[in-house]
Amino acid sequence: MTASQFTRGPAMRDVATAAGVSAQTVSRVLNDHPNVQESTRRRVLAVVEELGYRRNNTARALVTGQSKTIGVLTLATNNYSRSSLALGVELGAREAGYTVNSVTSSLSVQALTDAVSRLVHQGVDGIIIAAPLQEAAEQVSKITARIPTVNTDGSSNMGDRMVGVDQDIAAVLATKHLLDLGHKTVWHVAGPVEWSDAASRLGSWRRTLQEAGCEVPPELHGDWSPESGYRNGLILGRMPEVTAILVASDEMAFGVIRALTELGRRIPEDVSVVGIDDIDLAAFSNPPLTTIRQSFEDTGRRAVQRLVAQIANPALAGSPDLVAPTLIVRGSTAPPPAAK
Amino acid sequence: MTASQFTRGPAMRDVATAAGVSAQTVSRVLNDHPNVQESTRRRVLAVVEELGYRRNNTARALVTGQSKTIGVLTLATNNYSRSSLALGVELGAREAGYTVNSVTSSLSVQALTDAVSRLVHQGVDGIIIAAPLQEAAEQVSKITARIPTVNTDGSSNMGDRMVGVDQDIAAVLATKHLLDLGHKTVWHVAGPVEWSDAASRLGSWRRTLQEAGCEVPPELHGDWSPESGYRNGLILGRMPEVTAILVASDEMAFGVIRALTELGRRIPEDVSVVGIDDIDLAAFSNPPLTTIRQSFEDTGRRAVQRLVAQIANPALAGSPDLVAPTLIVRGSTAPPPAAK
DNA sequence: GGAGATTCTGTTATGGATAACAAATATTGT
DNA sequence: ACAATATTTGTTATCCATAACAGAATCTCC
Repeated sequence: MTASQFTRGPAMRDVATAAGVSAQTVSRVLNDHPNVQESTRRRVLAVVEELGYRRNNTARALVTGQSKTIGVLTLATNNYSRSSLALGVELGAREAGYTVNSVTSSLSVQALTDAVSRLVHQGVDGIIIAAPLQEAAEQVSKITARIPTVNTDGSSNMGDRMVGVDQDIAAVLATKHLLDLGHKTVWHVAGPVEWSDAASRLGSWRRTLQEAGCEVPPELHGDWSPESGYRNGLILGRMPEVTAILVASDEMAFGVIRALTELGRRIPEDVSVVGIDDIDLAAFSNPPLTTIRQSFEDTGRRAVQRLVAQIANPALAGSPDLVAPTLIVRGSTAPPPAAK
Repeated sequence: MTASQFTRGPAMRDVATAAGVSAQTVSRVLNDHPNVQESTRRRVLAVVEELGYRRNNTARALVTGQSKTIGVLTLATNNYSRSSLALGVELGAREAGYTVNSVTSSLSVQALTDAVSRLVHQGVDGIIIAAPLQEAAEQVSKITARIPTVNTDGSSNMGDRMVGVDQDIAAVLATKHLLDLGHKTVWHVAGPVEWSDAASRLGSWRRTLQEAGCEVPPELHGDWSPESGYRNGLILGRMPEVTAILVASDEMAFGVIRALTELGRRIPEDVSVVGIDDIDLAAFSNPPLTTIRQSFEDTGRRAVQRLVAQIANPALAGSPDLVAPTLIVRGSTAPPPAAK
């Protein structure tokens, strides 16, 4: 009944026997130990080739205590940032000789701790958390206390283990761009408050307006989905005074634009819209979306690098590793309509 | 120098000692074996709780030969289908009590075989391949001969291990929709020929036109990216006779529409465009995109189910598991312009 | 009451690789 | 030439949990 139609391949012992050496010698050859005679090395490698032998990583992990695997925790939603970060992590891991174990979770404390727990017991050497921890932070840090961890959402109290994009700058760039175009103020469709990215953007947007002496309108909230952007767009589009909107993600921005369009407001003639993320489709929407570029893929890569460094040297403290985003001006922003 | 600041947690032996029983008894408790006295069970569980003990899955995998892990191979590109499939796989795996190990690859024979190889030696119980194998098929099937495998791209000769969406129907639905609206014929921006999805869509589009007695225009090719759609759109938009286009993916369709718009052709008044996939943003583009809905997430889930069944019973043959897609009519399609 | 079946628990062997130690052979220096 | 060192290879113990087997204790039924 068990899956035993699939026989296991040869073991190191088999290779050893066939090559007329001990298993340990085979191990040495495979691990590039210096003290192996060239002739035996070649003989062993020949047998390895012939038998199609591959080292069993499970056994290896058991004895070395290192699985050469890193775990990634993401939320169970399919958005651009999640998937490109995951891609970056995979590429980075491959470069570093690691394999990726991914789990998804919902946003509850229980689900998050379960997910992290699953990763730890799966034997990963380190964990990348790409989800807002919030109340789960304490519980989770108990579990991750014994294992290197990197965060890409700074909500937790793991400031020194943060890797990401400077969200403050992102929102400042976007807001200033709109103000520079001559808009009196900028409205904001924020992301879910649980996400620290969303929170920083919200804070910076507000601060930028205040510093510029502009009135700070009440912010609206979405959940990163295009639908939520659409709903908020239906509200914003009804208010004639709204001429500039900063949307916390490109995907929501698409929804906002659609809603505004349906309400008869032209982009960018009547209303300017700025997104954040620069998703692949942003350049090809109608109109093309002005946005803030931040490479999630790059973030994923850097997170892996940081993590691997931490695995090699756990004492490594380090400061937050934040990268500056850039403003990409496209067709969705323009000066406000002349008449008032 | 090795990562040993992070001490390993307690082992089963420690729990056993603390509870005054043998390791085997602890194992029995943790595996819900029937023959354990209620009092000892409780005692063991109490100690487990107290010590924060967790079973070491690596050791478990080594002795049982099952890692409760499935491997997923995808190409190293970040598109909607890839990521939502991956999400579906993760959700499905969690439901089935499995963990996911993901690797990405480029499209070369070498890279693909390496990637599969990595998964196998990582000790996964089964593999889901979500990439076109093509010339690598033979090599790969050698590696996967000993391990359950499911394909979501039917390019390989693994017909009986296929799970996916019926791509023939998808293209037929789309093409017929356009013909039904009164278009004389339908142009096609296909995906990369290596992908069997792209190939089936191309074939069905052609056949549908032929059966309807329509002229079959030469097809254009993209690489699934919005950019490639844009490039093809710049070509199609220059030909006045083009009034209907079937684009092999929504993401390319966005690019096509952008190009047509820039060339002054209105959608859908001048040209109708149909995409395939129904990505989240399709409903919120300008105009909203008529498309063929196929749930990748669901495909991922089904792939896992199929795989898990195969792991439990390797003899299981089974026929391709294809699901019918549906047409979603939105604003990007309309009857052809009256005048000629 | 005692042979045989049940229930509970412990002991030993196993999975595949590596670390630590040990032995054999080769090389160097004086 | 012989002790001292370096190189190459082998042996044994270990990582942690489970399977297979075995012993002790309790129960069943005639």
